[in-house]
Amino acid sequence: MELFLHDTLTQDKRRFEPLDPARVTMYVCGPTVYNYIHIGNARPVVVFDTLFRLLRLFYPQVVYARNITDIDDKINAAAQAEGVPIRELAERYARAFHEDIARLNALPPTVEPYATDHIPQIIALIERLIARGHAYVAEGHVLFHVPSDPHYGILSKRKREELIAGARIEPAPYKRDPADFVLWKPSPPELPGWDSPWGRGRPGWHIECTAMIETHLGETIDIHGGGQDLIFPHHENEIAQGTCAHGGHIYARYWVHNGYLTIHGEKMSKSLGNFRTVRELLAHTPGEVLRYALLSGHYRKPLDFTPELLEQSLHALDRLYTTLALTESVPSAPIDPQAAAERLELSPERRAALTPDALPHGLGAAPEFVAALADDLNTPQALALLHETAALLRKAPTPERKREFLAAAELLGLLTDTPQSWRRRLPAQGEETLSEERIEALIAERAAARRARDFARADAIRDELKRAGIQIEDTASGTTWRRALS
RNA sequence: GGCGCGGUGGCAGAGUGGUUAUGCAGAGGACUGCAAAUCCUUGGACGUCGGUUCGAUUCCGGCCCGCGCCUCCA
Repeated sequence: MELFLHDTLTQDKRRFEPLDPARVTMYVCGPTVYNYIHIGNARPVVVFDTLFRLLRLFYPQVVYARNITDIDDKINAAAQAEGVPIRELAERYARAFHEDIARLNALPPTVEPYATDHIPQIIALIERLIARGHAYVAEGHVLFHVPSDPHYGILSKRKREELIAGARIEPAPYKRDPADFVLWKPSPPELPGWDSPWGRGRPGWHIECTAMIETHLGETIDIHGGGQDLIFPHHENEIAQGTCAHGGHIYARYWVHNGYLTIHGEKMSKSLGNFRTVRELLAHTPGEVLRYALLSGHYRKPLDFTPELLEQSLHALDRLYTTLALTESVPSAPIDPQAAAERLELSPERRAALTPDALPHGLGAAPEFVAALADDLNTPQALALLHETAALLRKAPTPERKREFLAAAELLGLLTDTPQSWRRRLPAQGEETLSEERIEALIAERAAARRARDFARADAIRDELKRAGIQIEDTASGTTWRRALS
Protein backbone atom coordinates (compact mmCIF):
# COMPACT_ATOMS: atom_id res chain seq x y z
CA MET A 1 0.00 0.00 0.00
CA GLU A 2 1.21 3.49 -0.75
CA LEU A 3 1.05 6.58 1.37
CA PHE A 4 0.04 9.93 -0.08
CA LEU A 5 0.63 13.28 1.55
CA HIS A 6 -0.23 16.81 0.57
CA ASP A 7 2.91 18.90 0.28
CA THR A 8 2.61 22.63 0.91
CA LEU A 9 5.70 23.30 -1.18
CA THR A 10 4.37 21.70 -4.37
CA GLN A 11 0.73 22.34 -3.43
CA ASP A 12 -0.38 18.89 -4.41
CA LYS A 13 -0.89 15.42 -3.04
CA ARG A 14 2.05 13.19 -3.81
CA ARG A 15 3.14 9.66 -3.19
CA PHE A 16 5.31 9.60 -0.10
CA GLU A 17 8.79 8.35 -0.89
CA PRO A 18 11.24 8.75 1.96
CA LEU A 19 14.88 9.44 1.31
CA ASP A 20 15.77 6.28 3.20
CA PRO A 21 12.92 3.81 3.80
CA ALA A 22 15.01 2.22 6.53
CA ARG A 23 14.92 5.45 8.53
CA VAL A 24 12.05 7.86 8.02
CA THR A 25 12.43 11.27 9.63
CA MET A 26 9.74 13.70 10.74
CA TYR A 27 10.11 17.00 12.56
CA VAL A 28 7.14 18.85 14.00
CA CYS A 29 7.32 22.27 15.59
CA GLY A 30 6.42 21.97 19.24
CA PRO A 31 5.34 24.60 21.72
CA THR A 32 7.08 27.65 23.05
CA VAL A 33 6.58 27.07 26.74
CA TYR A 34 5.32 30.29 28.29
CA ASN A 35 1.78 29.29 29.20
CA TYR A 36 -0.72 26.43 28.89
CA ILE A 37 -1.37 25.18 25.38
CA HIS A 38 -4.80 25.82 23.88
CA ILE A 39 -6.85 23.32 21.93
CA GLY A 40 -5.62 24.85 18.67
CA ASN A 41 -2.06 24.02 19.67
CA ALA A 42 -3.23 20.48 20.37
CA ARG A 43 -4.35 19.95 16.78
CA PRO A 44 -0.88 19.40 15.29
CA VAL A 45 0.03 17.27 18.28
CA VAL A 46 -2.86 14.89 17.60
CA VAL A 47 -2.61 15.06 13.81
CA PHE A 48 1.09 14.27 13.69
CA ASP A 49 0.76 11.68 16.40
CA THR A 50 -1.68 9.90 14.10
CA LEU A 51 0.71 10.29 11.18
CA PHE A 52 3.51 8.93 13.38
CA ARG A 53 1.43 5.84 14.15
CA LEU A 54 0.71 5.34 10.47
CA LEU A 55 4.33 5.80 9.45
CA ARG A 56 5.43 3.22 12.00
CA LEU A 57 3.04 0.78 10.41
CA PHE A 58 4.65 1.37 7.01
CA TYR A 59 8.30 1.73 7.95
CA PRO A 60 10.52 -0.18 10.37
CA GLN A 61 12.16 2.92 11.85
CA VAL A 62 10.58 6.34 12.18
CA VAL A 63 12.44 9.10 13.96
CA TYR A 64 9.91 11.67 15.08
CA ALA A 65 11.29 14.83 16.65
CA ARG A 66 9.11 17.43 18.32
CA ASN A 67 10.95 20.28 19.90
CA ILE A 68 10.40 22.42 22.95
CA THR A 69 11.35 26.03 22.48
CA ASP A 70 12.46 27.22 25.89
CA ILE A 71 14.20 30.46 24.98
CA ASP A 72 12.10 33.27 23.61
CA ASP A 73 11.04 36.84 24.28
CA LYS A 74 7.57 35.76 25.34
CA ILE A 75 9.00 33.40 27.93
CA ASN A 76 11.12 36.21 29.28
CA ALA A 77 8.14 38.52 29.43
CA ALA A 78 5.91 35.95 31.13
CA ALA A 79 8.55 35.15 33.73
CA GLN A 80 9.07 38.80 34.45
CA ALA A 81 5.34 39.40 34.78
CA GLU A 82 5.09 36.58 37.27
CA GLY A 83 8.31 37.40 39.02
CA VAL A 84 9.70 33.89 38.71
CA PRO A 85 12.97 32.67 37.21
CA ILE A 86 12.75 32.12 33.46
CA ARG A 87 13.99 28.56 33.68
CA GLU A 88 11.35 27.71 36.27
CA LEU A 89 8.55 29.10 34.14
CA ALA A 90 9.69 27.23 31.05
CA GLU A 91 10.03 23.98 32.95
CA ARG A 92 6.61 24.37 34.50
CA TYR A 93 4.86 24.83 31.17
CA ALA A 94 6.87 22.12 29.47
CA ARG A 95 5.67 19.76 32.19
CA ALA A 96 2.08 20.98 31.81
CA PHE A 97 2.35 20.42 28.05
CA HIS A 98 3.38 16.82 28.60
CA GLU A 99 0.56 16.21 31.06
CA ASP A 100 -2.01 17.74 28.74
CA ILE A 101 -1.09 15.87 25.59
CA ALA A 102 -0.67 12.55 27.41
CA ARG A 103 -4.40 12.78 28.09
CA LEU A 104 -4.96 13.24 24.37
CA ASN A 105 -3.31 9.84 23.91
CA ALA A 106 -0.33 11.37 22.13
CA LEU A 107 2.64 9.03 22.07
CA PRO A 108 5.98 10.46 23.14
CA PRO A 109 8.04 11.46 20.10
CA THR A 110 11.27 9.65 19.43
CA VAL A 111 13.26 12.71 20.39
CA GLU A 112 12.19 15.88 22.11
CA PRO A 113 15.02 18.37 21.80
CA TYR A 114 15.14 21.59 23.81
CA ALA A 115 16.43 24.74 22.13
CA THR A 116 18.71 25.69 25.02
CA ASP A 117 20.47 22.33 24.82
CA HIS A 118 21.64 23.18 21.30
CA ILE A 119 23.35 26.53 21.65
CA PRO A 120 26.72 25.28 20.36
CA GLN A 121 25.05 23.78 17.29
CA ILE A 122 23.11 26.99 16.72
CA ILE A 123 26.28 29.07 16.93
CA ALA A 124 28.08 26.70 14.55
CA LEU A 125 25.19 26.91 12.10
CA ILE A 126 25.22 30.70 12.18
CA GLU A 127 28.98 30.75 11.65
CA ARG A 128 28.53 28.59 8.60
CA LEU A 129 25.90 30.96 7.21
CA ILE A 130 28.20 33.92 7.75
CA ALA A 131 31.09 32.08 6.07
CA ARG A 132 28.96 31.30 3.07
CA GLY A 133 27.87 34.89 2.73
CA HIS A 134 24.25 34.39 3.75
CA ALA A 135 24.45 36.20 7.08
CA TYR A 136 26.14 39.28 8.52
CA VAL A 137 26.83 40.88 11.86
CA ALA A 138 25.28 44.25 12.71
CA GLU A 139 25.17 45.95 16.09
CA GLY A 140 25.57 42.74 18.05
CA HIS A 141 22.95 40.99 15.92
CA VAL A 142 23.48 38.37 13.30
CA LEU A 143 21.01 38.58 10.45
CA PHE A 144 20.16 36.30 7.59
CA HIS A 145 20.43 38.22 4.35
CA VAL A 146 17.31 37.31 2.42
CA PRO A 147 18.48 38.59 -1.01
CA SER A 148 21.35 36.10 -0.78
CA ASP A 149 18.85 33.30 -1.25
CA PRO A 150 17.35 33.35 -4.76
CA HIS A 151 14.71 30.83 -3.74
CA TYR A 152 13.38 32.79 -0.80
CA GLY A 153 9.56 32.68 -0.79
CA ILE A 154 9.36 29.24 -2.36
CA LEU A 155 7.22 27.75 0.40
CA SER A 156 4.83 30.57 1.14
CA LYS A 157 4.64 31.71 -2.51
CA ARG A 158 5.68 35.21 -1.68
CA LYS A 159 7.98 37.61 -3.37
CA ARG A 160 10.48 39.48 -1.25
CA GLU A 161 9.34 42.80 -2.71
CA GLU A 162 5.75 42.11 -1.81
CA LEU A 163 6.70 41.19 1.70
CA ILE A 164 8.50 44.45 2.13
CA ALA A 165 5.63 46.40 0.59
CA GLY A 166 3.10 44.76 2.87
CA ALA A 167 5.19 44.97 6.04
CA ARG A 168 3.34 46.14 9.10
CA ILE A 169 6.35 47.16 11.11
CA GLU A 170 9.30 49.42 10.49
CA PRO A 171 12.44 47.47 9.65
CA ALA A 172 15.25 47.79 12.17
CA PRO A 173 17.82 50.33 10.97
CA TYR A 174 20.72 47.88 11.09
CA LYS A 175 19.14 45.57 8.50
CA ARG A 176 20.76 45.59 5.09
CA ASP A 177 17.46 44.51 3.60
CA PRO A 178 14.05 45.03 5.16
CA ALA A 179 13.28 41.31 4.77
CA ASP A 180 16.36 40.14 6.67
CA PHE A 181 15.64 38.25 9.84
CA VAL A 182 17.51 37.74 13.08
CA LEU A 183 19.60 34.64 13.73
CA TRP A 184 21.23 35.88 16.92
CA LYS A 185 20.45 38.87 19.07
CA PRO A 186 22.19 40.44 22.05
CA SER A 187 20.90 39.71 25.52
CA PRO A 188 21.05 42.18 28.42
CA PRO A 189 22.61 40.90 31.66
CA GLU A 190 19.26 40.24 33.37
CA LEU A 191 18.06 37.93 30.58
CA PRO A 192 19.30 34.47 29.61
CA GLY A 193 22.25 34.59 27.28
CA TRP A 194 25.19 32.62 26.00
CA ASP A 195 28.66 33.67 24.99
CA SER A 196 29.15 33.72 21.26
CA PRO A 197 31.59 35.16 18.72
CA TRP A 198 29.21 38.14 18.56
CA GLY A 199 28.97 38.73 22.30
CA ARG A 200 26.53 37.50 24.90
CA GLY A 201 23.18 36.80 23.31
CA ARG A 202 20.47 34.36 22.40
CA PRO A 203 19.18 32.69 19.26
CA GLY A 204 16.47 34.23 17.08
CA TRP A 205 13.17 32.49 16.55
CA HIS A 206 13.82 30.23 13.55
CA ILE A 207 17.38 29.05 13.87
CA GLU A 208 16.83 26.59 16.73
CA CYS A 209 14.62 24.32 14.65
CA THR A 210 17.17 24.10 11.86
CA ALA A 211 19.95 23.34 14.34
CA MET A 212 17.92 20.63 16.06
CA ILE A 213 16.86 19.06 12.79
CA GLU A 214 20.46 18.91 11.64
CA THR A 215 21.60 17.48 14.97
CA HIS A 216 18.98 14.79 15.40
CA LEU A 217 17.64 14.00 11.95
CA GLY A 218 20.17 15.12 9.36
CA GLU A 219 20.45 17.71 6.59
CA THR A 220 17.43 16.46 4.68
CA ILE A 221 14.33 15.25 6.49
CA ASP A 222 11.33 13.50 5.03
CA ILE A 223 8.48 15.36 6.69
CA HIS A 224 8.35 18.77 8.32
CA GLY A 225 5.09 19.51 10.02
CA GLY A 226 3.25 22.21 11.92
CA GLY A 227 0.31 24.57 11.83
CA GLN A 228 -0.46 26.63 8.76
CA ASP A 229 0.47 29.81 10.56
CA LEU A 230 4.07 28.61 10.62
CA ILE A 231 4.36 28.58 6.83
CA PHE A 232 5.35 32.18 6.95
CA PRO A 233 7.68 33.33 8.29
CA HIS A 234 8.90 30.41 10.39
CA HIS A 235 9.17 27.62 7.86
CA GLU A 236 10.07 29.92 4.99
CA ASN A 237 13.02 31.15 7.03
CA GLU A 238 13.94 27.63 8.04
CA ILE A 239 14.15 26.55 4.42
CA ALA A 240 16.24 29.60 3.59
CA GLN A 241 18.78 29.17 6.39
CA GLY A 242 18.78 25.38 6.22
CA THR A 243 19.22 25.13 2.49
CA CYS A 244 21.86 27.85 2.42
CA ALA A 245 23.78 26.24 5.28
CA HIS A 246 23.65 22.84 3.65
CA GLY A 247 24.96 23.88 0.29
CA GLY A 248 21.60 23.68 -1.43
CA HIS A 249 20.52 20.24 -0.27
CA ILE A 250 16.79 19.76 0.06
CA TYR A 251 15.72 20.72 3.57
CA ALA A 252 12.46 18.79 3.86
CA ARG A 253 10.94 16.50 1.26
CA TYR A 254 7.32 17.00 2.34
CA TRP A 255 5.83 19.99 4.11
CA VAL A 256 2.67 19.07 5.96
CA HIS A 257 0.56 21.79 7.58
CA ASN A 258 -2.62 21.48 9.56
CA GLY A 259 -5.45 23.99 9.27
CA TYR A 260 -6.69 26.21 12.05
CA LEU A 261 -9.13 25.58 14.76
CA THR A 262 -11.76 28.29 14.68
CA ILE A 263 -14.26 29.72 17.12
CA HIS A 264 -17.40 31.07 15.47
CA GLY A 265 -15.52 30.83 12.18
CA GLU A 266 -12.58 32.89 13.39
CA LYS A 267 -9.10 31.58 13.95
CA MET A 268 -8.38 30.60 17.52
CA SER A 269 -5.28 32.42 18.59
CA LYS A 270 -3.51 33.73 21.57
CA SER A 271 -3.55 37.26 20.25
CA LEU A 272 -7.31 37.27 19.69
CA GLY A 273 -7.85 35.83 23.14
CA ASN A 274 -10.58 33.49 21.88
CA PHE A 275 -8.81 30.32 22.90
CA ARG A 276 -9.67 27.52 25.31
CA THR A 277 -6.79 25.82 27.05
CA VAL A 278 -6.55 22.06 26.90
CA ARG A 279 -6.25 22.13 30.66
CA GLU A 280 -9.61 23.77 31.26
CA LEU A 281 -11.30 21.57 28.68
CA LEU A 282 -9.92 18.45 30.35
CA ALA A 283 -11.57 19.49 33.58
CA HIS A 284 -14.95 18.49 32.19
CA THR A 285 -14.22 16.57 28.98
CA PRO A 286 -12.33 13.28 28.63
CA GLY A 287 -9.12 13.77 26.70
CA GLU A 288 -10.15 11.11 24.27
CA VAL A 289 -13.22 13.14 23.33
CA LEU A 290 -10.96 16.07 22.51
CA ARG A 291 -8.84 13.76 20.38
CA TYR A 292 -11.91 12.41 18.60
CA ALA A 293 -13.11 15.96 17.93
CA LEU A 294 -9.74 16.95 16.47
CA LEU A 295 -9.73 13.89 14.21
CA SER A 296 -13.34 14.35 13.11
CA GLY A 297 -12.31 16.86 10.47
CA HIS A 298 -9.64 16.57 7.81
CA TYR A 299 -6.38 18.01 9.12
CA ARG A 300 -5.95 20.57 6.35
CA LYS A 301 -9.41 22.07 6.74
CA PRO A 302 -10.51 24.56 9.32
CA LEU A 303 -12.34 22.95 12.21
CA ASP A 304 -14.85 25.00 14.15
CA PHE A 305 -14.51 24.22 17.80
CA THR A 306 -17.93 24.36 19.43
CA PRO A 307 -19.73 22.78 22.39
CA GLU A 308 -21.81 20.85 19.83
CA LEU A 309 -18.67 19.36 18.31
CA LEU A 310 -17.62 18.11 21.73
CA GLU A 311 -21.05 16.74 22.51
CA GLN A 312 -21.26 14.91 19.18
CA SER A 313 -17.76 13.55 19.67
CA LEU A 314 -18.69 12.36 23.14
CA HIS A 315 -21.77 10.55 21.85
CA ALA A 316 -19.96 9.02 18.89
CA LEU A 317 -17.10 7.79 21.04
CA ASP A 318 -19.57 6.41 23.56
CA ARG A 319 -21.13 4.33 20.81
CA LEU A 320 -17.73 2.81 20.13
CA TYR A 321 -17.25 2.04 23.80
CA THR A 322 -20.72 0.52 23.94
CA THR A 323 -19.68 -1.72 21.07
CA LEU A 324 -16.69 -2.76 23.12
CA ALA A 325 -18.90 -3.48 26.13
CA LEU A 326 -21.39 -5.50 24.06
CA THR A 327 -18.68 -7.66 22.52
CA GLU A 328 -16.54 -8.23 25.56
CA SER A 329 -16.90 -11.98 25.32
CA VAL A 330 -15.77 -11.98 21.71
CA PRO A 331 -12.07 -12.74 21.50
CA SER A 332 -9.86 -10.77 19.18
CA ALA A 333 -8.36 -12.95 16.49
CA PRO A 334 -4.61 -13.26 16.94
CA ILE A 335 -2.48 -11.32 14.51
CA ASP A 336 -0.30 -13.28 12.15
CA PRO A 337 2.23 -10.55 11.33
CA GLN A 338 3.15 -11.81 7.90
CA ALA A 339 -0.45 -12.46 6.87
CA ALA A 340 -1.44 -9.01 8.13
CA ALA A 341 1.46 -7.39 6.28
CA GLU A 342 0.38 -9.26 3.18
CA ARG A 343 -3.17 -7.94 3.46
CA LEU A 344 -1.93 -4.39 3.93
CA GLU A 345 0.57 -4.81 1.11
CA LEU A 346 3.44 -3.59 3.24
CA SER A 347 6.84 -3.42 1.61
CA PRO A 348 9.16 -6.43 1.76
CA GLU A 349 11.56 -4.38 3.90
CA ARG A 350 8.84 -3.64 6.37
CA ARG A 351 7.76 -7.26 6.48
CA ALA A 352 11.28 -8.41 7.10
CA ALA A 353 11.54 -6.14 10.12
CA LEU A 354 8.29 -7.29 11.76
CA THR A 355 8.88 -9.16 14.97
CA PRO A 356 6.05 -10.78 16.91
CA ASP A 357 6.98 -9.02 20.15
CA ALA A 358 6.89 -5.49 18.72
CA LEU A 359 4.01 -5.17 16.30
CA PRO A 360 3.05 -1.69 15.12
CA HIS A 361 -0.31 -0.09 15.79
CA GLY A 362 -2.93 -0.97 13.24
CA LEU A 363 -1.31 -4.08 11.84
CA GLY A 364 -4.56 -5.98 12.32
CA ALA A 365 -6.72 -3.29 10.73
CA ALA A 366 -8.69 -3.71 7.52
CA PRO A 367 -6.88 -2.59 4.35
CA GLU A 368 -9.58 -0.08 3.45
CA PHE A 369 -9.25 1.53 6.86
CA VAL A 370 -5.49 1.90 6.51
CA ALA A 371 -6.00 3.11 2.95
CA ALA A 372 -8.19 5.95 4.22
CA LEU A 373 -5.43 7.14 6.50
CA ALA A 374 -2.80 6.56 3.83
CA ASP A 375 -4.77 8.94 1.60
CA ASP A 376 -3.38 12.13 3.10
CA LEU A 377 -4.58 11.17 6.56
CA ASN A 378 -8.30 11.14 5.84
CA THR A 379 -9.37 10.70 9.44
CA PRO A 380 -13.07 11.50 8.88
CA GLN A 381 -13.20 8.66 6.37
CA ALA A 382 -11.29 6.43 8.76
CA LEU A 383 -13.74 7.22 11.56
CA ALA A 384 -16.66 6.42 9.26
CA LEU A 385 -15.10 3.03 8.52
CA LEU A 386 -14.47 2.48 12.21
CA HIS A 387 -18.15 3.05 12.89
CA GLU A 388 -19.12 0.70 10.09
CA THR A 389 -16.86 -1.97 11.53
CA ALA A 390 -18.43 -1.34 14.94
CA ALA A 391 -21.93 -1.79 13.53
CA LEU A 392 -20.93 -5.05 11.86
CA LEU A 393 -19.29 -6.22 15.04
CA ARG A 394 -22.42 -5.56 17.10
CA LYS A 395 -24.63 -7.36 14.61
CA ALA A 396 -22.41 -10.29 13.69
CA PRO A 397 -19.46 -10.55 16.04
CA THR A 398 -16.44 -12.49 14.85
CA PRO A 399 -12.88 -12.55 16.21
CA GLU A 400 -11.60 -11.14 12.93
CA ARG A 401 -13.91 -8.14 13.12
CA LYS A 402 -13.01 -7.62 16.74
CA ARG A 403 -9.36 -7.56 15.80
CA GLU A 404 -9.99 -5.13 12.95
CA PHE A 405 -12.01 -2.87 15.20
CA LEU A 406 -9.41 -2.77 17.95
CA ALA A 407 -6.52 -2.35 15.55
CA ALA A 408 -8.23 0.50 13.72
CA ALA A 409 -8.98 2.27 16.99
CA GLU A 410 -5.40 1.78 18.08
CA LEU A 411 -4.08 3.37 14.93
CA LEU A 412 -6.21 6.43 15.68
CA GLY A 413 -5.20 6.47 19.33
CA LEU A 414 -8.77 5.81 20.48
CA LEU A 415 -10.45 3.29 22.81
CA THR A 416 -7.53 3.18 25.18
CA ASP A 417 -9.82 2.87 28.21
CA THR A 418 -11.95 -0.08 29.26
CA PRO A 419 -15.67 0.38 28.59
CA GLN A 420 -16.45 -0.02 32.29
CA SER A 421 -14.08 2.68 33.32
CA TRP A 422 -15.15 4.92 30.44
CA ARG A 423 -18.83 4.66 31.32
CA ARG A 424 -18.29 5.32 34.98
CA ARG A 425 -15.72 8.04 34.73
CA LEU A 426 -17.66 10.32 32.43
CA PRO A 427 -18.31 13.78 33.82
CA ALA A 428 -21.17 13.77 36.31
CA GLN A 429 -24.40 15.12 34.82
CA GLY A 430 -26.80 14.85 37.76
CA GLU A 431 -27.78 17.35 40.40
CA GLU A 432 -26.36 15.24 43.18
CA THR A 433 -23.59 12.71 43.47
CA LEU A 434 -23.90 9.18 44.82
CA SER A 435 -21.11 6.92 45.93
CA GLU A 436 -20.61 3.69 44.03
CA GLU A 437 -21.67 1.79 47.17
CA ARG A 438 -24.90 3.77 47.31
CA ILE A 439 -25.51 3.15 43.61
CA GLU A 440 -25.00 -0.59 44.02
CA ALA A 441 -27.28 -0.62 47.06
CA LEU A 442 -30.05 1.17 45.18
CA ILE A 443 -29.71 -1.23 42.26
CA ALA A 444 -29.99 -4.19 44.63
CA GLU A 445 -33.08 -2.64 46.21
CA ARG A 446 -34.60 -2.07 42.80
CA ALA A 447 -33.90 -5.67 41.81
CA ALA A 448 -35.74 -6.85 44.93
CA ALA A 449 -38.67 -4.56 44.15
CA ARG A 450 -38.82 -5.88 40.58
CA ARG A 451 -38.81 -9.46 41.81
CA ALA A 452 -41.73 -8.52 44.05
CA ARG A 453 -43.38 -6.91 40.99
CA ASP A 454 -43.38 -3.62 42.84
CA PHE A 455 -42.67 -1.62 39.70
CA ALA A 456 -43.67 1.68 41.22
CA ARG A 457 -40.89 1.30 43.76
CA ALA A 458 -38.44 0.02 41.14
CA ASP A 459 -39.12 2.99 38.86
CA ALA A 460 -38.83 5.41 41.75
CA ILE A 461 -35.36 4.10 42.42
CA ARG A 462 -34.45 4.37 38.76
CA ASP A 463 -35.66 7.95 38.72
CA GLU A 464 -33.64 8.73 41.79
CA LEU A 465 -30.54 7.37 40.12
CA LYS A 466 -31.39 9.27 36.97
CA ARG A 467 -31.45 12.50 38.91
CA ALA A 468 -27.96 11.69 40.09
CA GLY A 469 -26.86 11.23 36.49
CA ILE A 470 -26.79 7.45 36.72
CA GLN A 471 -28.32 5.47 33.88
CA ILE A 472 -29.52 1.91 34.52
CA GLU A 473 -29.30 -0.79 31.90
CA ASP A 474 -31.00 -4.14 32.41
CA THR A 475 -29.18 -6.83 30.50
CA ALA A 476 -29.52 -10.58 30.30
CA SER A 477 -26.70 -10.94 32.77
CA GLY A 478 -28.09 -8.44 35.26
CA THR A 479 -28.35 -4.73 35.78
CA THR A 480 -25.43 -2.44 35.05
CA TRP A 481 -25.07 1.28 35.53
CA ARG A 482 -23.19 4.05 33.89
CA ARG A 483 -22.91 7.79 33.97
CA ALA A 484 -25.50 9.28 31.67
CA LEU A 485 -24.46 11.38 28.72
CA SER A 486 -25.58 14.97 28.57
C1' G B 1 -3.37 44.90 -3.18
C1' G B 2 -0.56 39.88 -3.37
C1' C B 3 -0.92 34.71 -2.05
C1' G B 4 -3.96 30.76 -0.18
C1' C B 5 -8.34 27.98 1.80
C1' G B 6 -13.48 26.95 2.07
C1' G B 7 -19.13 27.10 1.06
C1' U B 8 -22.60 19.36 1.17
C1' G B 9 -29.19 17.38 4.62
C1' G B 10 -31.17 20.10 11.76
C1' C B 11 -25.58 19.76 13.26
C1' A B 12 -20.57 17.75 12.20
C1' G B 13 -18.24 15.86 7.98
C1' A B 14 -16.20 12.38 3.76
C1' G B 15 -16.83 11.43 -1.23
C1' U B 16 -18.27 10.86 -6.29
C1' G B 17 -19.44 12.44 -13.95
C1' G B 18 -24.96 8.42 -13.52
C1' U B 19 -26.47 3.46 -7.95
C1' U B 20 -29.20 8.62 -1.27
C1' A B 21 -20.78 7.67 3.08
C1' U B 22 -20.45 7.97 8.43
C1' G B 23 -21.58 9.99 13.24
C1' C B 24 -24.86 13.02 16.27
C1' A B 25 -29.87 14.70 16.46
C1' G B 26 -35.32 13.57 14.63
C1' A B 27 -39.57 10.14 13.24
C1' G B 28 -41.93 5.11 13.16
C1' G B 29 -41.42 -0.02 14.64
C1' A B 30 -39.19 -4.50 17.35
C1' C B 31 -37.41 -5.94 22.19
C1' U B 32 -38.69 -4.46 27.51
C1' G B 33 -43.44 -4.60 33.22
C1' C B 34 -41.86 0.56 31.76
C1' A B 35 -37.14 2.36 30.42
C1' A B 36 -32.00 2.21 28.78
C1' A B 37 -28.92 -0.33 25.34
C1' U B 38 -29.39 -2.86 20.74
C1' C B 39 -31.82 -4.04 16.08
C1' C B 40 -35.14 -2.74 11.77
C1' U B 41 -37.32 1.17 8.82
C1' U B 42 -37.28 6.31 7.63
C1' G B 43 -37.44 11.92 6.10
C1' G B 44 -33.73 15.42 4.63
C1' A B 45 -27.97 17.82 0.65
C1' C B 46 -24.48 19.37 -2.45
C1' G B 47 -23.64 28.77 -2.29
C1' U B 48 -25.11 31.18 -7.16
C1' C B 49 -25.25 31.99 -12.56
C1' G B 50 -23.55 30.07 -17.02
C1' G B 51 -20.60 26.31 -20.00
C1' U B 52 -18.96 21.18 -21.37
C1' U B 53 -21.81 16.47 -21.32
C1' C B 54 -26.81 11.80 -22.99
C1' G B 55 -26.25 13.14 -17.72
C1' A B 56 -22.75 17.69 -12.89
C1' U B 57 -23.06 18.14 -6.20
C1' U B 58 -18.63 16.15 -8.86
C1' C B 59 -15.07 19.12 -14.66
C1' C B 60 -14.48 24.53 -16.60
C1' G B 61 -15.57 29.91 -16.14
C1' G B 62 -17.93 34.26 -13.86
C1' C B 63 -20.25 35.94 -9.43
C1' C B 64 -21.69 36.04 -4.16
C1' C B 65 -20.41 34.84 0.83
C1' G B 66 -16.96 33.35 4.75
C1' C B 67 -11.93 32.65 6.52
C1' G B 68 -6.55 32.88 6.73
C1' C B 69 -1.39 34.71 5.83
C1' C B 70 1.60 39.07 4.18
C1' U B 71 7.67 39.12 9.85
C1' C B 72 3.58 37.42 17.90
C1' C B 73 0.72 32.80 16.70
C1' A B 74 -0.18 25.43 15.95
